[in-house]
Amino acid sequence: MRKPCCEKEGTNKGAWSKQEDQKLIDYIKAHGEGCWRSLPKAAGLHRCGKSCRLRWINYLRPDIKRGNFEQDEEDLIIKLHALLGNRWSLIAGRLPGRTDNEVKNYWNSHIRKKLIKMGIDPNNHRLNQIIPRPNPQNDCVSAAATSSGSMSNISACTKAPIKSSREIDQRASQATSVLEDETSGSSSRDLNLDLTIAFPNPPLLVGEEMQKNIKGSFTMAREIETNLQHSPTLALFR
DNA sequence: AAAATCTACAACCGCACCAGT
DNA sequence: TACTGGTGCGGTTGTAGATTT
Repeated sequence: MRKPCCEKEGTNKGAWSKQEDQKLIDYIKAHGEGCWRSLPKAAGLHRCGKSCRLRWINYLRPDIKRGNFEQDEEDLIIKLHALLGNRWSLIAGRLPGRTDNEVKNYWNSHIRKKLIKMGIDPNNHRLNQIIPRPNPQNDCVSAAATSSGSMSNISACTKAPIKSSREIDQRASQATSVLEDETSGSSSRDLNLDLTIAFPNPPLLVGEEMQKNIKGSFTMAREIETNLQHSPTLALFR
């Protein structure tokens, strides 16, 4: 039987106090990150190591960018989610100063609902059939789907108000895709995205490690190529 | 003004992965 | 090769504050 990551008894849970934050900051400033398991004891914190790590990474790290997401950040998140799915850490890696937790929360509380309102299934980035077909007076979907710009105009495009998040979820679960054939067929040929993957701060690699990394890049590129064939939201960024 | 409901986000939990033995 | 411990990740929960009824 595997030991739990930390002793449950005697450890604090829930919101962090100012004093706890300060202790953690002071300790990491003095000793650096690493060995989260032993850190709480060494820093005089009655917390689980995992909890300390999370607090540091998501909140206390000095390079964290707080505050609202910019429009371009939001666009990038949607774009990357269409390519990578729920790999929040990968997505956050492309947004300087943002954490995976923050990106995940923002997706769930803002972007997801926005996409649903537009009639786009946030899970697979496909258009849902419950949204009225394009017509001159209620043309949100077609406007978005054919736009050559970004997602910036999405909010102006919600003509039929949806009252609650519950309704949004309900609509999402009821909806089925109508464009599967289109997206897997001819329309996917129109996608012309730059698939270059830039790895942040690439380390100097030698020999085996470099080969491993290259192999990984190809795997990811292949995966992205597959996703592309099914993600109409990507067309929004052309 | 009070109660009910919703929203945003910090934090927790369990699992998977990886390196060391 | 199997096992173990440490760490990271994604899903989920809890809750304070805001908004609506």
